[in-house]
Parts: sequence; structure tokens; C-alpha cells
Amino acid sequence: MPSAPRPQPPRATAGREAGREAVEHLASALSEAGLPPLPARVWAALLSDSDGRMTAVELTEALQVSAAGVSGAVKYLVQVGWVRREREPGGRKDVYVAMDDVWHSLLLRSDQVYGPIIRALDEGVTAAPDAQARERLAESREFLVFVGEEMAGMARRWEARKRERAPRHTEGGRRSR
Amino acid sequence: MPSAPRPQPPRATAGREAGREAVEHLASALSEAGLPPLPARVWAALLSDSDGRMTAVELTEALQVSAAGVSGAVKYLVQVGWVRREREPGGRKDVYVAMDDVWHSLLLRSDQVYGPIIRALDEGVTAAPDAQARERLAESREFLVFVGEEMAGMARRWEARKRERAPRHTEGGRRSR
DNA sequence: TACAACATTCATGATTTCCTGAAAACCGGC
DNA sequence: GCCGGTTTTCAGGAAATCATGAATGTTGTA
Repeated sequence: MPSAPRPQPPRATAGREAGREAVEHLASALSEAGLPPLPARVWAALLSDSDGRMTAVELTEALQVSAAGVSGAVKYLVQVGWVRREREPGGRKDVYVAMDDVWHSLLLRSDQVYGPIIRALDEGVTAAPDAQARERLAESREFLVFVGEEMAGMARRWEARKRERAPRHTEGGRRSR
Repeated sequence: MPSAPRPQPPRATAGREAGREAVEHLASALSEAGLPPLPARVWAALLSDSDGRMTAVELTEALQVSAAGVSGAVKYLVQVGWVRREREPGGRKDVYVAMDDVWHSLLLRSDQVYGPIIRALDEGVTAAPDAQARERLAESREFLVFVGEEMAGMARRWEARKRERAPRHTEGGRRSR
């Protein structure tokens, strides 16, 4: 229930609605995948934004959340490496940027989740009551190691594919809003 | 059920402690990875058990949790396909079995998490305000599709490797406890 | 220096998650 | 058909999660 009116009439209000809806759907899917709710919404908004750069105020307006919420969500996203914080040289407001290599980092981050499990499995292998359990635990461990290796290969292949598609890293064109 | 649970003090009680600790560590790592706490503990216990088969009573004793908790945790694990429920032909108690192809299913399950995100990104692409956002969303979508394909290949390679290591599927030898 | 614009921290309240105890449902065997 | 053993359902409460408002901190500018 959109209790808040809508003090943003100048822009084309037609596609706007669909855009907001798409953002929320994407946020919902990301949240389902494990991202906390507000970070998911912020990330979805940034990814759907024209130049992928938004200030805190823009985010509060677009998502109808408090400044504190945006602060916390952005802090989270920066920590996991999905967003970087920039400061316009002359200005006093931060601008948050959706990082373009997130997916790559997502693949590498798998180490952080598999690593502890592998170590725990190691411990389990040495503490196993008998050969049967030892073998079962060892196979699980082997699988996770395998996945880690595959992830690395996957990251390489993705990089190659991306590079092939866009020979020049078209980084320029950053415009202030 | 015999009031004296098991006449298994002959076993080395020394390693027992280390075993329980290893189970808890593994459970903790799995929980960190996204599994709910009690299902994580149940799964860790099953994986570390000698023949990977435990009854509800054994689980309640080993983990010091209520029967209701075990019931719920097992229900969860069965739904996600990590455990299967068996009934000893002559007996009246269920026995829960750690499935040996969980890892394979883990890879396939990625579809269930990526699918919704991909669909949301599709929606975002059509609703995007301009070409810049459209391109960014499209690249994300492409990455997720790529990951899905890679996962499939990964599953194949793991299957091949496993088959190569153990030509015969050594399924026999299931003994009652 | 004081002020204004932003951003962050912290305590609070709302919501959700998670396990427990108790009662109910199930199921062979007597 | 009744009983003991076993599992499931369900309401409840403890604990974690999350976003908010108000206060505090930070930074550029008049």
C-alpha cells in the first residue's frame, strides 16, 4: 500500500512504475538467495539505475527507507565488495556505485564459504569412529575441494568471455548526475 | 527401547569427545553457509556417523535436542534432498540416512536460486530507463546463465571423476546397527 | 568559528526464526 | 479393539534480525 504520495512527477511516470516493480522483484529474488532485505533492495536499485550511481538521498527516495537504513545497507554491500563508495571531489555527498566486477568476486568469495567446511571435514576425518565414516567425510571434502578448483576455472572462463566480448574496457563516460 | 541405550562403552570414549566436537564444528560451518542450525547439526551428525544411519532417538541423544526438533530438522533435510527416510522392515522406528549423492543435487539446486534472479533481471532489462542500465542488467543476466551452464558441466565432471574412482557402485553391505 | 548538509551510531520496537513441551496422530502387536 | 513405542503437529517463548528515529559525528563553506 503506497501510502506515500509521489513528489516526482517531472520524469516520465509511465515506465517509472514498471521500473520500480522490476527493482522490487529483483530485490525479492536476491533476498531469497540469502541477501538481507534492505541491501538487496539497494543493490537492485543501483543495478537498475541509469549509470549505476546513486546518492543516499536518491536511494531513500527511490526505496522509501530511512537514511539510517541506507547507511547500514551500503555498509554491508561495501563490506562484501558489491558496492564502492565514492566522493565527488567538490561535493559533500557520497555516491554509491555498483561495482562491475561483482560477479567475479562472487565466484572467488565461494572460498570463504567452502574453506571453513573443508577444515571442519578435515577435523571430522581424523576424529571419525571408523573407516566407513572416514571415507564418507573424505569424499565430501574431496567434492568441496573439487568445487573450489572448478570455481577458479569458471572465473577464468568468464573473464575470458567478457574480455572477448568487449576488447576495450569501456570505463569512460562517467557523468555526474 | 531399552532403558540402557547402547552397550557401547567398550568403544574408545577418548575419541568420542573429539568426535562430538568435530560434529559441532562442521555443523557450525554449514550453518554459516546458510543451513538452519538444527538441520546443520543433524546433517553433520549423520555424515560423521559410522554407517551414516541414525534413528530419531539416537539423534536426540547425540545432539541433546527434543524429538520435535529432530522431526522438523529431518523434514527440512528430506525436502531439500539431503536425507532419505527409511523404515526397517520389521521395526517401527524410522532411520534417517545421509544420501550419498547430495553434492550432486547441491549443484543442480543452484537452478532454483539463479532462476528467479534471471527472470527478475529479464524484467529489469525490458523496464530499464536507458541503454546503459539495460546493458548492465543484461550482463548480469548473462553471467548467471553462464554460471548455470558451468554448473551443469561441473556436475558432469564430478560424476565422471567419482565413477572413475569407484567403477562399481558399492551399494551393498548395509548392516543394521 | 559557526553553520548547513550529510552520514553514522545507538537504543527501541516490530518482525521473523527457531526450538521446546504437550497433546494428538500413527502403527504394529497383543 | 486397546497399548506401548514413535513421530508429527501446534502454540508459545526465547533469541536473532531488521529498519526506524533521534542524537552524534564529520566535512565543506560562509
